[in-house]
Amino acid sequence: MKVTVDLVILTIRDDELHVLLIERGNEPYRGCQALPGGFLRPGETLEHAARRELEEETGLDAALLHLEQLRAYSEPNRDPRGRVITMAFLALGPDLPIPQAGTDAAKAAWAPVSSVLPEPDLLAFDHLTILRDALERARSQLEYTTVATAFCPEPFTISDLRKVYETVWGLKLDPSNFRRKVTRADQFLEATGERRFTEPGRPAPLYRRGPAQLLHPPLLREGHLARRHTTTSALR
Amino acid sequence: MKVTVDLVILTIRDDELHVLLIERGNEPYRGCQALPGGFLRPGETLEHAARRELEEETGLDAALLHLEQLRAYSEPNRDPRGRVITMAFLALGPDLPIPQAGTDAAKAAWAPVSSVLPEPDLLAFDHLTILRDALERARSQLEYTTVATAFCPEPFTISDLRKVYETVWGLKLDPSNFRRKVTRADQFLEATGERRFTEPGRPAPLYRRGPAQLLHPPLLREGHLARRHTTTSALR
DNA sequence: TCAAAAGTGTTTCTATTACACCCATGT
DNA sequence: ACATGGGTGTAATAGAAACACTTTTGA
Repeated sequence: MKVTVDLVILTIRDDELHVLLIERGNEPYRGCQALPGGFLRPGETLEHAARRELEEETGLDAALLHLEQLRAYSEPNRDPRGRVITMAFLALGPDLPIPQAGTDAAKAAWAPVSSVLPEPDLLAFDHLTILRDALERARSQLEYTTVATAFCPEPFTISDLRKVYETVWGLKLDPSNFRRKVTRADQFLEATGERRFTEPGRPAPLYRRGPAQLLHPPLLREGHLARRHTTTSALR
Repeated sequence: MKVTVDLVILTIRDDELHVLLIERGNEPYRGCQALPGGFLRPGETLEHAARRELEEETGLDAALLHLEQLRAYSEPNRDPRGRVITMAFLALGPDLPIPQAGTDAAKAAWAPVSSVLPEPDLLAFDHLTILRDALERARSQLEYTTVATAFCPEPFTISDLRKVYETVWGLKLDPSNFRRKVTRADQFLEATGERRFTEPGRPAPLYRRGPAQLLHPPLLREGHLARRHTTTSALR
């Protein structure tokens, strides 16, 4: 039984969600776009393999990214080479430049999620399914956990953080209400005492991530829809 | 690389959370208690293996249980036989009798979770860790999804459902507020029109599971409100 | 008639939303 | 001065919590 790890690495560039894709150099799906990943090696955990592949294939420093298990995909025919099950990981990080040196990393690049999702045959294997599942996970993680800060290089402003939520959820949030919620949430943010001076406008205080992992109370999306007792289409 | 599935099968008996354990007949950990599980076979998905092992080892009908991936455990030394990674599943179901016939199912039995958790060496492998993770998952799943109904044989009353929440969360909930929340949640419950007549007390309407998978709004635990001791009429 | 369980009403409190308005800065 | 983004105040609304009270049944 062969086991691989695959990574959905998300970041935000130019106020748009991007996923890191590589161009496959080998069969099957040679020349096709795919999620970075590779085979699990004898002595390592899945998490270790995920970090190793991340660094090997993209040149990014895995320590800077939030990494968590997404789920396993085990359809018997998902890989034409034979039986391969894969553990998919979700990785979130700031907009880091992709080192273009090295053989493995040569073809790694950020792609806007909005340009990938509508293309049913762009991605190799079942990677489109994995990407969709990862996006849904990321969206709901933002509600209940503090992972949104993983998208922001430190230090960051509350506006930076708000743009993360707006980009991942695809909606606009009220700046003043957003500010109140995240500053009230316990241990979510730590003020650095510094401020960021941008050209026009009042300078914004800078923050670091706080130690909290869970958001209390949660930051629920849905707000801008008239939530009457409508039979909203079942997501399933 | 060997791959197994392990199942944390939870149910509620006598207002207490129970987990299904088997007694291992083979080395390693012979005679020890363990989660049901087994090796993934060539042509099947992880989900299929989980359902198959569930039926083989416990004799339960997998169709009656809610089943979902929990996470993978891949520490290189977690199994003394060599490299084995396991996909843990969380299964929730009503209090079903365990068929005691058959060789595999011979040693399967429900164990109260409260008697398993304090015993660091009762369970084989890393199964105690898996159980703890599964409990935390189950507790948070109750907040945001409709899986609580998986514990109730249909049809069930709102009191039945409330006891599920009380048991899994380990706290008392106000019956009237609970009732309002679950009946207001869209597509959570469907009235059957029937009622259940118990000896004393007003008959309770019976419900089926509705089609909703997600709870809107969520049913948050955290108000650790101990309810008052007696019913109101007892004081007069 | 009483105990027990179901169900309703109501008050209090807190979170969310929408939006008006003030603050601090660069040009 | 004024445009621009940061930040506070507040009224309307919705939900959560606590609990008194009413309803419906079996014994």
